[in-house]
Amino acid sequence: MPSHDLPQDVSFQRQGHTELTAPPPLLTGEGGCPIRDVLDRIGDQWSLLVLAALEPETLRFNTLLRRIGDVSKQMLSRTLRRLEEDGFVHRTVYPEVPPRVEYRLTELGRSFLEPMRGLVRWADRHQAAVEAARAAYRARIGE
Amino acid sequence: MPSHDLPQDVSFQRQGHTELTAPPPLLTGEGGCPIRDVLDRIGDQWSLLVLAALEPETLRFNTLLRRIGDVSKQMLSRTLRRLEEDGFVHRTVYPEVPPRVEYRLTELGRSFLEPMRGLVRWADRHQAAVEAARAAYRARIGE
DNA sequence: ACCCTATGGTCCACTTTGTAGACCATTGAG
DNA sequence: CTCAATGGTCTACAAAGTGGACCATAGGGT
Repeated sequence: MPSHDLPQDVSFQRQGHTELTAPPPLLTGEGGCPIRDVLDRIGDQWSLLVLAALEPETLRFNTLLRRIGDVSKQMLSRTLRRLEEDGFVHRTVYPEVPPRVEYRLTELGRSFLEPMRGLVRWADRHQAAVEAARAAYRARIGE
Repeated sequence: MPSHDLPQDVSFQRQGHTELTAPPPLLTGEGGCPIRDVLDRIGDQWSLLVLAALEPETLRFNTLLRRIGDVSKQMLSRTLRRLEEDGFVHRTVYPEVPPRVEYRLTELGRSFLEPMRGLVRWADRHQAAVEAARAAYRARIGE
């Protein structure tokens, strides 16, 4: 049990209310929480990776499997079906033998990747800061 | 299916370096896959919700628990520790009885929520399209 | 004096979720 | 005649998450 911080500056921590210019509420209590909406769609382990993989090119099932590398067939299958269901991905079956199935992004799926770039840019820019925070944490507690 | 001379795609894999394969436009990062970086940090079920809950105000453990609603104590605890470790959240313990522990966003954590707003805006704007896609899917297949 | 509540967690048994690998039908290549 | 390759599904098994009990302590009510 790590003993974290002690109270440093109590008076400083008391926050008033955010009554005036309340920034856009990300977490809404009752009906339709936007963050939940996003999470329900792409909050699992694989959806984002699949979308990212399909971004530059249409891919077949097994290629996708190998491209991502550490996803199981079952999960890839399930993920693709959900993405198709939600309209992010289009599935084309060619009735050949052996079967050929191609997955490509829809316009909706493609449009989703746009705001994603913001997050990626963030990760890129703040990677060092996160590393530093981890090191500080280890020094403070893990050690 | 072990080592084969298959076209080994390493570009999306964990620590893979993307020097050989042409890096997909989404992956502008130079070393490691930025999408994985993001996912490793906030790709779980609860991190985003916790960050969103802490966005307007500092909160105590049990308040956070109730505010989110459907998270278990264990997962909230684990999530908070990871967020603290990564420098998204600051934890302050007041040695009172009963104990008081407050969680607040750091600057890093707050900066992260900014690109998140892009995603939320997307979800808001395309919610109808997703619903339509679902309906179409059900009509086509679920029948 | 005695209960009840409240704190921030951890621990345990149980359930849900994900994984690895076998399996399917089919065809072309060797 | 065997073997690989296709897109999946199915089935054991392993990993992750859940709900509730539990802890030490103090204050309030009766």
